[in-house]
Amino acid sequence: MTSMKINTPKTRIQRKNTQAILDAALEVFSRQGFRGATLDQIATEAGLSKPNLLYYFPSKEAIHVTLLTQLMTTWLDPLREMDAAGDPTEELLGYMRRKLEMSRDFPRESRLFANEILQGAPRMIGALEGELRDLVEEKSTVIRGWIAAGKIAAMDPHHLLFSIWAMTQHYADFDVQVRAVLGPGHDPLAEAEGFLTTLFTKLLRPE
Amino acid sequence: MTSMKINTPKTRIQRKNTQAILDAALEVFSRQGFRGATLDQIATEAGLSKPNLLYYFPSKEAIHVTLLTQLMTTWLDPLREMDAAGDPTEELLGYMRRKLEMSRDFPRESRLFANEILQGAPRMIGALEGELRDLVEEKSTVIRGWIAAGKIAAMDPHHLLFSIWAMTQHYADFDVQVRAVLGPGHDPLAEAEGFLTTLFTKLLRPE
DNA sequence: TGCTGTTTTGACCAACTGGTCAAGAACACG
DNA sequence: CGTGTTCTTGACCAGTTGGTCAAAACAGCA
Repeated sequence: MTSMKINTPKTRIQRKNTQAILDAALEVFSRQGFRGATLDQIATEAGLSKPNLLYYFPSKEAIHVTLLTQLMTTWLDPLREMDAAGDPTEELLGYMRRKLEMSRDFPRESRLFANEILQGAPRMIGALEGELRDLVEEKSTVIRGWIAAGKIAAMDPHHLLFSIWAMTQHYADFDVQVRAVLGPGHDPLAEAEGFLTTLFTKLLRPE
Repeated sequence: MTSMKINTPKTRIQRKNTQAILDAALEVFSRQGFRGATLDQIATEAGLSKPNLLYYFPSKEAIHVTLLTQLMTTWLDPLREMDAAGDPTEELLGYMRRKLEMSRDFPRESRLFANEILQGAPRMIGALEGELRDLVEEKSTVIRGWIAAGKIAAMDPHHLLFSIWAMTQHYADFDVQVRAVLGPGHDPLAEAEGFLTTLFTKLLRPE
């Protein structure tokens, strides 16, 4: 019972390798999906041998689940930050911008999420019907309050949130298509910010 | 040289089985992506044996390419239909509605497309930079004309199209998430039509 | 009915997959 | 240093994968 270091379970080397593995796995899973990804690809990407991967994680699935769990938290943070006491339009536009920043800064996470949902969310359906649903319900109530107060135009809060998700994540998930259509010499995310600000401003404006 | 039936290369049975294979493959590829899908899954889904699949198609990749090629045509049709001579707002709303109908009627095709793009569009990048880009350029010119004529509000035509794609395809690709958030007793696509009609009406309205 | 071309399949293969294991290499620390 | 612990790896395994092939089953037609 002496010196149980439960709160310091990781050595330097463990932290470094665990991180390298998760980073490599994010890269591979986000492109290939769970089934399409192989431990060899992840190991190579991480600069480790395959048995070494399995020294740090018990299975391929464990790596995937770890990524998905981490993702769920950071994914919902921008919505959590939306403040019921703030200016409605600014809060919603701010949320949209934070989501757009995430598409710019964490496109792999966005693709990982998209891949999981496309496959029917086998490892995430619980979180979707739990955490996510609860948070959306909470924020929907806030939005309905703003509508009732005449601060923003009347609309279904669910579909308002869907539209923010769809449009911001599109620039991460469909990046290849966006760039193919625009051709070189464009900064899609920068252009999107202006466009989406206008779009949501018009949508939200009362009357 | 007698009786070269070049224009009737398929017997009844060939047509039936080829179709069953493509249908099964669409189901599997659209969920698992190219790498994640297996010939066994496709064969089982199609009610055929694996060697029998390979009697009709030379390889897994050939099935995938066939699906992608067919998809590209039907995928672009709704945009092609947009008429430069029609009423601008009605044309754009009509395009949005046709895309939404495709999300309702062909969700597997939508997911197949999404999967391909997520993976970096390895087998489609040519079509994106060719056909798609050309069509978008053509329609962008039309939209710019409508803007110049004061028929709709000023905005970047590219991002307008992106926003239509993002919001309509979201209801097919993220169907699981949408339903998890809304809970039972909803018809997401029906609700979306009303929401998106309002959204795009406000966005397009001049002034 | 028998014949010819089409369709179907069981058996098979080499490459790949996720995962194991025992033994060795590197490390921390007294 | 020595020694116990942590870390790494080559060799290996059973199951899966895309794909082949020869032979069998079948369809259509004379």
